[in-house]
Amino acid sequence: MTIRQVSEKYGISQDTLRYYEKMGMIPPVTRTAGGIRDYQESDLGWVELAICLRNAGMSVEAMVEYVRLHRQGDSTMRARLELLQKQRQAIVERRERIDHALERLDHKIHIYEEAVENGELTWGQNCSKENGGK
Amino acid sequence: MTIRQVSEKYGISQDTLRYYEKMGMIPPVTRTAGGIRDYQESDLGWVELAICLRNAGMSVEAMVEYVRLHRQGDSTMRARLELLQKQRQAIVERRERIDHALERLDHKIHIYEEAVENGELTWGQNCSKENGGK
DNA sequence: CCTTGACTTGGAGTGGACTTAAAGAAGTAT
DNA sequence: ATACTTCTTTAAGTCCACTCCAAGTCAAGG
Repeated sequence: MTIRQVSEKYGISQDTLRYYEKMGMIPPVTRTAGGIRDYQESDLGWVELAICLRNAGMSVEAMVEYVRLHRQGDSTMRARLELLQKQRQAIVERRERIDHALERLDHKIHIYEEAVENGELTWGQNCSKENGGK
Repeated sequence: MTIRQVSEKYGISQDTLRYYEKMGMIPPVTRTAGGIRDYQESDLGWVELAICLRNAGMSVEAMVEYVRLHRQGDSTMRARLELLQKQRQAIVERRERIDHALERLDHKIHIYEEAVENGELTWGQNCSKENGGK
């Protein structure tokens, strides 16, 4: 699979794919005799993982470290496990913050919906209180 | 409340608080006669809202727009409601991506835990398959 | 052989969100 | 009053994660 096809498959730019590889976020991609990237299944697996974890806000740096350990073989398994657990924790915290914001936003939206329905004017003095929830 | 106290209360730097205000992410903060920031309850409400929504990944730009509308009064209520709904949607999508990554991460962690328990070596050939679990 | 177009590289540029620096004014302790 | 701390401002700097560019290479069609 060419870089163009991979780029289209995952909706990510070719530049970004090259960037991921250059940084070491994924191991070196398989090449043709002429040196052109020819993504194999395993390469795609890494690309998918990278996209997935980046989507969750994991840093490039952490991914690079994970790949570095991975390439050093079985002896780094424990270290990799710890890295993943730590990242998991960070992601869980991110989700908690998102949930918190969503609750707040939903509350606000609810108030606005009522206000808009009731003629947009029944709110006046409350307006200054803004963000009163909780 | 001084900027220092607010900074400590929310674990955010004084610089960031001034930055938020300068950008218009929060309305102008109350000042003393000498021009020094003296945060009132309502100012704190805005700060909290800003921190909360930034934590969820909402952009500075969107918050600025919201505040801008808010300061224009009741006539912008519908526009604000739409803005909030749109942001809500974006945040929900962010959470979905996070959930997806968490599932994947948990699967991976599970595999690593087993491998580490079983003596760190029972994995060998599987290693190349990496990320196989959908 | 020559052109076209997709690929290669290294390196510079961009955008968002802070963060730091520099210079000066105001409130507080002695 | 003098010194110290904490505030003020504007402007420049930093960090991250891309994103774009210039110059060059390679395979296929005419």
